[in-house]
Amino acid sequence: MPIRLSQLFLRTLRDNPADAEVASHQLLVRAGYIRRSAPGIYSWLPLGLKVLAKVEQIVREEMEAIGAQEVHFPALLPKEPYEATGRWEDYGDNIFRVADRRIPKDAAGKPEEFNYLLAPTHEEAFTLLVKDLYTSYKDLPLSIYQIQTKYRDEARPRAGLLRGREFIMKDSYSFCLSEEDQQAAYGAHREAYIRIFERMGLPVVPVNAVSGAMGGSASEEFLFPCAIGEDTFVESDGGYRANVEAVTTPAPEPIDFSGLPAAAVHPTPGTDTIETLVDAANQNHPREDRPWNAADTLKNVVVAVVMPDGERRVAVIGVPGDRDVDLKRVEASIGDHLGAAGEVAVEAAVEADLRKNPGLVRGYIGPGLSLEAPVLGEEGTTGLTYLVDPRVVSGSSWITGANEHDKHVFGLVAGRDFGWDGVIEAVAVRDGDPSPDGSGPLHTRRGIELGHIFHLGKKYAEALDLKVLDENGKLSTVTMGSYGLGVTRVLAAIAEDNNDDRGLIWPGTVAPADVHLVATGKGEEIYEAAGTLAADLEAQGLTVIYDDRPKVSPGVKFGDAELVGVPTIVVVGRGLKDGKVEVKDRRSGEAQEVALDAAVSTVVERAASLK
RNA sequence: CGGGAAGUAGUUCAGUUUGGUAGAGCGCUCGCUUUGGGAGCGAGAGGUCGCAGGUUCAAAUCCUGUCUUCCCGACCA
Repeated sequence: MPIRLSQLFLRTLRDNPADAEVASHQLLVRAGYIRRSAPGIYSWLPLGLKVLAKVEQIVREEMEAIGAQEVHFPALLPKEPYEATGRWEDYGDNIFRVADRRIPKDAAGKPEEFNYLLAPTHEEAFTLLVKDLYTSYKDLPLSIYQIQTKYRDEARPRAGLLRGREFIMKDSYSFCLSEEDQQAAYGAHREAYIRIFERMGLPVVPVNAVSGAMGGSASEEFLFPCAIGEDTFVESDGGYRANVEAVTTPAPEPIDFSGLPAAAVHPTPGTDTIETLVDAANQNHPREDRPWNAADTLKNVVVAVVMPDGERRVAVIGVPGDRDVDLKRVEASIGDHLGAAGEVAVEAAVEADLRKNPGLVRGYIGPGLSLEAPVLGEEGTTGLTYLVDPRVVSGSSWITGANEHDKHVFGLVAGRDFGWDGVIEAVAVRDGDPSPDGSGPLHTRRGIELGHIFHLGKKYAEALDLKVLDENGKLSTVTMGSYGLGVTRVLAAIAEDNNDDRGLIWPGTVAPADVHLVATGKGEEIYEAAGTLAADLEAQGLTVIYDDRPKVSPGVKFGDAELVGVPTIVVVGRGLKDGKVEVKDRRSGEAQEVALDAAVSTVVERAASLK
């Protein structure tokens, strides 16, 4: 049956809602697809559900095509498995925690603790189900998935469906015994994702990523490039792409330092910033070939690292003076250098951190004047772990602090005069930095993360003891992959990518209907002809939204059709007396007059070409 | 959690500076007219001005507190 606008639960809005900023949010609300229920939480109206079903169907088809099987878990889960994997803690305030009636209440009526959660993602549940049912290598490999509502208590939900606290996600998980099988499952998902986004007409790009709180080794994000995106990634002309957090810096070749002059300490009064230091260097110690600049200095940044057990440790990171340290990148890898047993938090050092380490002279910190007398580093007088940027290669020569107030050392050579405890990716990536694979300079872009695929390895299987008997009859731990895809976020991204000043313009593959049929004009015969046309189109397998509203002026009907965004608009009106109807392309606005008896075939053909 | 803005009708907003009858557009209801680009006329329904205190003869308006929402940042598969 056609969807009759006279009956449809729909109210389009002329004004943008006051709380909506981005196009997808404004239009999805205005066109009657969704309504806000609470911050970051949305209700779905009939038109919205139609599109949601289309998006889910495409995802299902591509998941089934790679042999994944659909299951469904509760959104409400007991906390124990999440405690076993550490994520009850790791997720912190980002999960909704729930107490059931068994939990005693305190005097104020508040539960003493929480024993359930609204799941932010389901690795634990899937792992336990497989453990429950499978015990043999013969059962593997296995890929299973669900399309399910997820909950995250985001600190700041925003942009409508793009970043909500309740959202729908497709999550799949692969279980394999061999690394090869796991690679194959990962590759299959990667290909499936590319097909999914192609079918939806979204120009999504896979980029190298870091795995964050999920754990595991390698991962890739599928980003939709878009100005309002929250993720920054880099791209080279040669095709390298990575999230800024995951970019690696190509280390320059070591330099032969045999001919370099010895380092010299100079007084540099009042130069506790890179800028004043560079000025002073050019003023008092100019070099012949070119002026000093910030990149000639070695900036030693003090950071505080909160270890998994709560211990606060201080470390120093040496980076070229023209670079900014990105604490998030530091956080991603510094734990390994410090031997941390889990996630660490990194923050800029505060006054108290410096006071505890009197060897650090603020503004004049340096690694020490010779290899025999190191100041920074675990072997140095401060004993503080000293990590350096990859650009600090053996033989590179620096101006840096002399660990005395108002003094710097010039020509301090890495590897000759100072050493370090490790190399770390610590600085923010900039436009123009070289690509690690040599494919040209990097450009930064913004994007929205629509999917993320992970090699999880054995983290979850080990924590929850998922083992099967292998071919030799021995228990062997299963290797896993996990693959998320934000269904509601994808829908919003499509809306974000397909609209104009009149409204939405859905791709044919996800539109709420194939045709939006507008009847306008006086006279019974118009509505009779339109009603018949709607039925004929449906008989050909198309879905039709039929605007049969009487007493609604043509302008309103055309406006609503354009706002709702079905790709093909058919108008039955004044042309009918000549036996003609109009077929309009929503995207281009182009219209053609078609004989009434040719309308069905024209529209069927058009709809097929849009799939 | 820091910074900013805003809470008045279903919705988008004015009114707050300078205290004095609760307003407009859109939407909604009824009647008549109108039907190819958000129609016209007439008659209506609809608000504890976020909440709580205070000042005042009188508070949407001034003061204090509080809650909420949105934006930027921090944070975030």
